[in-house]
Amino acid sequence: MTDTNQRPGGAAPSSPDDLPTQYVPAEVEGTLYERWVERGYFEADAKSDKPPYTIVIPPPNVTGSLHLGHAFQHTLMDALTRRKRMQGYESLWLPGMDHAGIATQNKVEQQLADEGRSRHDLGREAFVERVWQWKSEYGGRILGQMRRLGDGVDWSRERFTMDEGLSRAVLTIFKRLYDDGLVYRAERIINWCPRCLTAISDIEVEYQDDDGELVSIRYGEGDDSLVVATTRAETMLGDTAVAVHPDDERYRHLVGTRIKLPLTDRTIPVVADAHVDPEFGTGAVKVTPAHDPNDFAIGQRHDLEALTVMDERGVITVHGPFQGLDRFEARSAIVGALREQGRIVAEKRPYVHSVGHCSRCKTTVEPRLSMQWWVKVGPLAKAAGDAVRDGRVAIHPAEMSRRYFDWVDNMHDWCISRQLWWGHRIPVWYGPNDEVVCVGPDEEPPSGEGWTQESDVLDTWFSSGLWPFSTLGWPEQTPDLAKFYPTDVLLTGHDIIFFWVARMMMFGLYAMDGQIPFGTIALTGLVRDEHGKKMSKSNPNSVDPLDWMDAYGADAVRFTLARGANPGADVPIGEDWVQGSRNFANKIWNATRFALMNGATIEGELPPAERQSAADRWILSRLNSVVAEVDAYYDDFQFAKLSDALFHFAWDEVFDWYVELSKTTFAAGGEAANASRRVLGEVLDVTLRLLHPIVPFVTEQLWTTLTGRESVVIAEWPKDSGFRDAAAEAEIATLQQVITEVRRFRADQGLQPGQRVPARLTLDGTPLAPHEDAIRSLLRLQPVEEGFTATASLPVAGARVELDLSGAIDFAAERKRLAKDLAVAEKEQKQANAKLGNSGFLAKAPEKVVEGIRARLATAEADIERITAQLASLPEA
RNA sequence: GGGCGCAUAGCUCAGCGGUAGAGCGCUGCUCUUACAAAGCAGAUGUCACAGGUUCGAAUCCUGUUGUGCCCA
Repeated sequence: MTDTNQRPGGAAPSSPDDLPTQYVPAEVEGTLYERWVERGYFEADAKSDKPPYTIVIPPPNVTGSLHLGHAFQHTLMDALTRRKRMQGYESLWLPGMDHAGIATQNKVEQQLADEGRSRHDLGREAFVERVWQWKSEYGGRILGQMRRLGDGVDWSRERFTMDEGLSRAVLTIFKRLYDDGLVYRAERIINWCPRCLTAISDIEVEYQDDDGELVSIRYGEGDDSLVVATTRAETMLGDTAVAVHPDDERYRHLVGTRIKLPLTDRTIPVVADAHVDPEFGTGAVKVTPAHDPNDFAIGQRHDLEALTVMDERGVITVHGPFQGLDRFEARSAIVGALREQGRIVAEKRPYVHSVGHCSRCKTTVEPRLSMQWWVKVGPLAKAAGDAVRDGRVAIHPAEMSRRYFDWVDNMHDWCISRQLWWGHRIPVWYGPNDEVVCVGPDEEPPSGEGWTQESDVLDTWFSSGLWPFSTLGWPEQTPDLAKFYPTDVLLTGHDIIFFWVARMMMFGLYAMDGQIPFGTIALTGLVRDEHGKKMSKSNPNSVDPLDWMDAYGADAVRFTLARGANPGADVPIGEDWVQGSRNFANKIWNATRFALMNGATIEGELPPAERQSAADRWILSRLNSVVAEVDAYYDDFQFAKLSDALFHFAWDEVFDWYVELSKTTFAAGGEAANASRRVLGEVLDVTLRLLHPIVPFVTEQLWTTLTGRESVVIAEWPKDSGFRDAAAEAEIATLQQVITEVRRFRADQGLQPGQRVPARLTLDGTPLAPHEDAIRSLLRLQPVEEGFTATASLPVAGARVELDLSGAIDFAAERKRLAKDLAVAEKEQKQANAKLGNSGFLAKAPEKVVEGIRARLATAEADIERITAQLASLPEA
């Protein structure tokens, strides 16, 4: 606990009277968050002596709003950075957004379309101005939502990929790559979106199985003809060859000849290419180098012409009857025309096959031959792979590494130019005599007649790839960069390995002279609904996390997500579960209220062990075990495990047992009560601190009230004191066993929970004598009086509880219960005997296991003896 | 077509060589002054199927079926 962590006068409630009987998140969350920000708890200091801990947020889109996937990952990143802050690190969680080139431009173009205008009416400069205006009005909705969630980010360091510093970083790296020969310009087949009118990268193409058609067409005449099959008949207008396998006897006579291309006046060559699969279809394929990547490759090998037959909107441009038709209209028109000519040999419809769609607008992607800028990824991807291979960067969970390697080791050159206006314009000028000049950030572009700048902009991920260091001030050598780079963890969904992770790795290693951008890549699964179905905006199962936060509080959403976070696995979430987490928050709330009402305190030293009760020693022993357990889980990104451990410790041990036992102690008063007040204060203090990174709001409210200190945000993270007390743990376990057994008897006998029953306790020979008051209180047992007659006698764990049920005992129920217990014990005995009678087991099983079985056998036999005696003592039915 | 993963209680998932677990749901009794958003007690599984390895398999291996994801 730091000395500075003192509450300023009257800033927070300080008495249990200020706590209502239910936790109402809406009443505290907003206030607490604003207070945290005002006090600067989340602002990192580059001049600090503390060791740094840094996470940069994977930048969300400026157009985006918070969905459950963000809420999930943010909860985990927040938990990591909050814990490290409490552990004494200079903890920085850096927020910001990317400019989302296509998505943002689409938004503004839509706005313009509503006004009956296009971006071309405005011109480039005015359009970009308009996008900035859009951003200031509508962009960044997610930032406000992050506050609702409680994200402890350093708002003073918020960055945007299009801001001045980051743009400078983009220009700097582009120039360096250009000078190193790692960016180049080339005409290639790229994925083109005929609606967005831009190139998109491979990973922006989503493949899905669509109903199409497979049409077999006869090319050529008579003996000199062959049949090709295609799903895209419209591209035949751009065919410049037919290819067959060189060893294919069926077509050998045609190789080297030219055949007639139907519907045109052209003839095309038949070429032999080993990449043709003779087994597939007819073994002959049409070749359209300008409209298919494989055909482009064939075209290169055989020096074929690449004939573009569509414009950028997918409209046929070839002179003739099909000119001006959209590509899909052209498809049916062309098939119709071929059918009339008797050239259709077969038609399969529907023919299900995989078709690429633009991830932004779902339009069918058109492979298109065009001039683009590329990053030569070879050496960059090699370095990115090696950094993981040689252990400098760890991937969690490790099983995901394979996917990372598969990607970086087989990466194609990266097309980075986009035919957009919103983005970083490529800093290349073309001169009147075909000069090409790349201009660095401090250089003057060439001026004069005939010089023009490249009109394309860079892929958004080009700038996102710089994020781990551009946000810290690079290319300037800033104090932030020195203090906080390399960052510690990049936490993101496994679906995003290719988008951010690989690019940040490549650029980080390249720009920072081989320094890794982050030490650990922590990959999460995807959030799904309560039936494991994928959530997406187009699905009705999509949930707005804000709705759940309104209904149950941010902590409830956070706890549910954290508790579902098994490494790498998908996280299902349903409203019932959020409700359950809300109930947990309320439980903590009320337990703390109870503690405050009974004078729990954190003031002063813990009472020495000899003045602690067994319950005190037991709960402190367990508390320290849990601290160690939680720490181990945190270090292994086991959020589900640590959340679950805290849930069960708090509820099942502290609230259900320690608090219940403390009621007896408090009622009795005296020194034991004082000791218990201090221990209860300690247990709650530590438990609240342990829970804080996951559920920051409720813990802040309760912890400040309990301790009278300033904030749990800046409290010290608990340390395992090393205290363990196995004897106390065993003693309380025995106590629990006795209480549970008698409660079960009461329930079997149909006694109402509150009904008082006279009972005689015989605790000799057990460690339970000091617990008699607690046992009587928890079991509603009255002292024996005149005329006490024990109608039931329960032996358990060496103790004996005799009850006077005034003859009302239900012997049949008791007999049934005992018979069932007996069957369990006998089964246990049988199994244990079978093992111990197996010589192979005795010879080969570890001693510890054999011991365990012997102990089980002993317990089972003792149970059998006890239960048999009990049964014998019951009167006949 | 290739690769990876998963099949455990009604649902969603842990466990991954030595007594089958959790949350929610379900059944019964309780408003016992921290909490009914709660308490107490209870029920529920040939751990997909078939082989194999082992003293011992939900757990390791092989195959089958079903299912999901990624890549082409």
